[in-house]
Amino acid sequence: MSSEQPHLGALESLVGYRLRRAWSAFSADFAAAMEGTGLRQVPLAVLSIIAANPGINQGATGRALGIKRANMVALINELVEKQWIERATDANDRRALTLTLTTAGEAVMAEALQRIEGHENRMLSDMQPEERSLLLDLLSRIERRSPSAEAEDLGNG
Amino acid sequence: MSSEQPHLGALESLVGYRLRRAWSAFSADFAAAMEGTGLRQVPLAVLSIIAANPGINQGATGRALGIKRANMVALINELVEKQWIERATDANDRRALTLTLTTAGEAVMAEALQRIEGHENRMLSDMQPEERSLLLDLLSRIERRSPSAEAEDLGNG
DNA sequence: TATTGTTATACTCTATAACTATA
DNA sequence: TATAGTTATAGAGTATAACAATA
Repeated sequence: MSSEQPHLGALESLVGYRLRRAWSAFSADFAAAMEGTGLRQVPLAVLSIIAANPGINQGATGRALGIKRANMVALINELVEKQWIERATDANDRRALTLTLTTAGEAVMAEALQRIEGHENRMLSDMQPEERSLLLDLLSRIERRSPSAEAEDLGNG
Repeated sequence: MSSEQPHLGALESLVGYRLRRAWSAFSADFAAAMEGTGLRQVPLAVLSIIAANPGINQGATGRALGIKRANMVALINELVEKQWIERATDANDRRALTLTLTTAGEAVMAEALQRIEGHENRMLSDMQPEERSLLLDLLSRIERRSPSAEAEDLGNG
């Protein structure tokens, strides 16, 4: 019965479909690689932004990652509760919260990055270094085509 | 203030991060492109599998796409209700359901594929044809690294 | 009047477990 | 005993709207 490895039809050559499957495979392996750290994809991305931009505020962090303001709250609460970041009111704008990594936050980032290195090497093990950096470049070029995330409070003109 | 385009830190060179962002951009544009058709990503993929394998059964369809049995039910119900597919009990195995596109299903597929062509051209408009097919190839090679989906009923050995 | 962060809430997607009917 | 499909349900993740405090 040929139906057990069925044809993909139109999906076969769609970049969107391949992107979805690749993303799904990456996600699953990422989650497995992070087991025991208490980190998930989005919180790790948030930590990475804060680590690279100490004192950045909550809104700018979310905007950098396409995360809506409303969804940042629980995310930041979680990281504060785990004592991986510190949150303080910005002296120059008392509405805003500035974020910085704690020492524990730096440690968990270091541990995560080590695991992620293994994870990416595993997922990309059949690629030459040049293929890998080409993939990175091609993917980066797609991002710019997205309609900027937070159109939230704007009229839908 | 340099914080308005903050550094990405470790994310910068992670394929997983770029994959996520590219995927997210693709998803948003896909949804916009499908507006009015009533089609979403997964239902379209299901239609594509059925179109390419007339009479395939529900389980095999799901397995081809990494969709769990339990989640196939509502998905197939939706496509049947929209009269895009027909569902019949398999004469050779009365537990199984065989699926085929209706004429309306073929029409909606044709319409969707036309829109998707525009969508993919838009998302990949800054790529040369060779870059585009290279991207497709690199993405396809990632999929194989995924731990096969349905480990559902098996012991976790 | 606009912006930062907050709360409450809803919707989609995916996951698990327990069931039935057939094999 | 195993497999195809089903039901019910829970958990992420992400979306919208309305609000308070500050600018």
